[in-house]
Amino acid sequence: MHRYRTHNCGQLRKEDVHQIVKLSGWVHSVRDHGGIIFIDLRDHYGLTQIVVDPMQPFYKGVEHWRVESTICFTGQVVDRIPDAINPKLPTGDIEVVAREMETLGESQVLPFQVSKDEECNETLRLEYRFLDLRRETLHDNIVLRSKVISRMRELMTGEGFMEIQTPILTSSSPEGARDYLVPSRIHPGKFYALPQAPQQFKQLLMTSGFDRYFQIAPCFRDEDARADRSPGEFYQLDMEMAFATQEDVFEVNEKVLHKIFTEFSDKKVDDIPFKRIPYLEAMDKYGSDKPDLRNPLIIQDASELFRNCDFKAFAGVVASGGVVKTIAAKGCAEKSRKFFDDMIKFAQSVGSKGLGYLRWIDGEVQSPIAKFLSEETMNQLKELGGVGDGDVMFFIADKEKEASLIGACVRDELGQRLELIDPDVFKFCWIVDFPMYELDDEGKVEFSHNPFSMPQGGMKDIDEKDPLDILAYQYDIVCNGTELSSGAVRNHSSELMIKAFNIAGYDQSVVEEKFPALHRAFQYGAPPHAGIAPGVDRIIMLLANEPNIREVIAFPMNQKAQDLLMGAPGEVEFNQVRDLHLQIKLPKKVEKEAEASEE
RNA sequence: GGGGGUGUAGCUCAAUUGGUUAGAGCGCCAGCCUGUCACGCUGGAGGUUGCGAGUUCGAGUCUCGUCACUCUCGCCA
Repeated sequence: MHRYRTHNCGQLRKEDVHQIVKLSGWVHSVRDHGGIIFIDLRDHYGLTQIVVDPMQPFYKGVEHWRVESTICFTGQVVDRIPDAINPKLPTGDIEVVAREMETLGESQVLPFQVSKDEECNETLRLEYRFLDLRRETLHDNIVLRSKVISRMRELMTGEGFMEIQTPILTSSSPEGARDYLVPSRIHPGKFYALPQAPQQFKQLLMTSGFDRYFQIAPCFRDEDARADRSPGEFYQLDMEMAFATQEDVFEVNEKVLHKIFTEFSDKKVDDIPFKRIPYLEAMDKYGSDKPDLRNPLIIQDASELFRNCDFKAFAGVVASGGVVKTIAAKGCAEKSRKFFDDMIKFAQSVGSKGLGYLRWIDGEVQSPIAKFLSEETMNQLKELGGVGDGDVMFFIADKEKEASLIGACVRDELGQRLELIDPDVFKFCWIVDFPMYELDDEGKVEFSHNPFSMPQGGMKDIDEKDPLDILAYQYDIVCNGTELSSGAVRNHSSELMIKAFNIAGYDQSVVEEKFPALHRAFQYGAPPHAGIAPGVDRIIMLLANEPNIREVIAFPMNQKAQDLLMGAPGEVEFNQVRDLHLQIKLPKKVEKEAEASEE
């Protein structure tokens, strides 16, 4: 007989009755009836009920076993009496009558309950992550993650992609997020950087003749956390394809993502091909480049209708170059005064000066602003919004950019408050035709997305067009309002790359110094190539229906990028710092705190 | 760095307008209980109300500061 077990805790069935078996697992719960004790023994696979008879010599010990201790039982599988069958458990037809037991690992009193799914503060959960991971929800999330990643590998391999590892210690890249740096011992004063993504490596793999590359790639970015953004590190299903167009990338990703989302969720997934929305249209209709298409509301421009109206607040905004955006919401005209007041408050909380609205009730328009609008304007508005009795139009007047942003927030809020969002679907779209350049705060032209993207008109556009009008073969894939990934057809010509950088104000020497590998590689026959890198953590989040990314990561850091279980980041020995030729100079505030704690 | 929220027993939460000895469920400890499966019953222990000031006859409650966590803006090619 095996040292620890002949079966796992989710395995035994009616057919196994009369067998002598050995099970090991955690004490999930103990039900002590004085003359008989029931123990639910749990492992990764399930629960089995162990029955302990008072005649057994170890009976007295059983009373004192704490939940979550690990125990090994040997005993006989028996049928449960009909009344005691538990249909909730796969093993509920049988139980194991204990003959021998051995304590494998005793547990102290728990900081929080493992067997019960009650809320618990995050700090404690992270400090005792190994206990939290035993709990059903989190355990299942990690299992799901493993299965999804395994399936991704299968599907990608099936599509002819090869998984290739790229370095974790590499060089710092000038653009993008803050790097995590690793000081070099051998080269004083020099640093490695952890890759923000294997971007340049995968492009180099293309120039190395590997036709289709993928990797479940760790990415490191030293930026602040969000609910859907884990600090420090995250994973991408990174991929790149040689001699490929934008459509080729879409086709592969639609195939893979549609399969993953269909196989690992009960929600209805959009048919492929997914909808494609040009960036400018997305900004117009949704005020966002990651619209939640479950929300049927759209934003429309009503500026012209207000340009000459008597409502000076709106006319004034239009006259000074601003816009009036409107959202038509059907069937909510009869909502309470509080509903509309709350919407105004919400709009103000996201930076709006106000939120106008018109309600059509019993053929009448009810609104504080109605008296300023002519009947003609009113009719034009009705036509624009496609509204009638029982409907409402909301209005935001502001500068273009602000109105767009506020419109997006109001659209989301209305979608939620009016319960327009179907929780049982996954709505996908591609956002395409991103602009290559945009103006920064100082009015300077800069890359709006990724400096490695191919301008759509190639050299001709770069030479002739206003930089702000140049579109890039740059795309995002969005699911239910979550940006899963960005990708692009890459610029594979070093000549074109230098010109593209020139427009953003960078000299040829910048390209040569900062991107020496690509610059060199592209001079020796680079294949046209394109790729994308869907965020694995976010995909799992959507599949697991979790609002927070920490719920799908086994050992996440907290919001301040600390690992409370391992104690990272932590101090190191003086010798280690010295070997790296570093000196530590603490900010004044931290220094004072250190002194205070010494006293 | 800015803004919002939270902080009361090991855990989750309650505590009226500022008013007696800060309560409940789970957990823990002791006892009872032979068919439970969130077992049940009886009893018990457990609190610097995050920390520090202030206002007040009186502060969990109000004010200021501070710390921690979280959400968010900035940031995330």
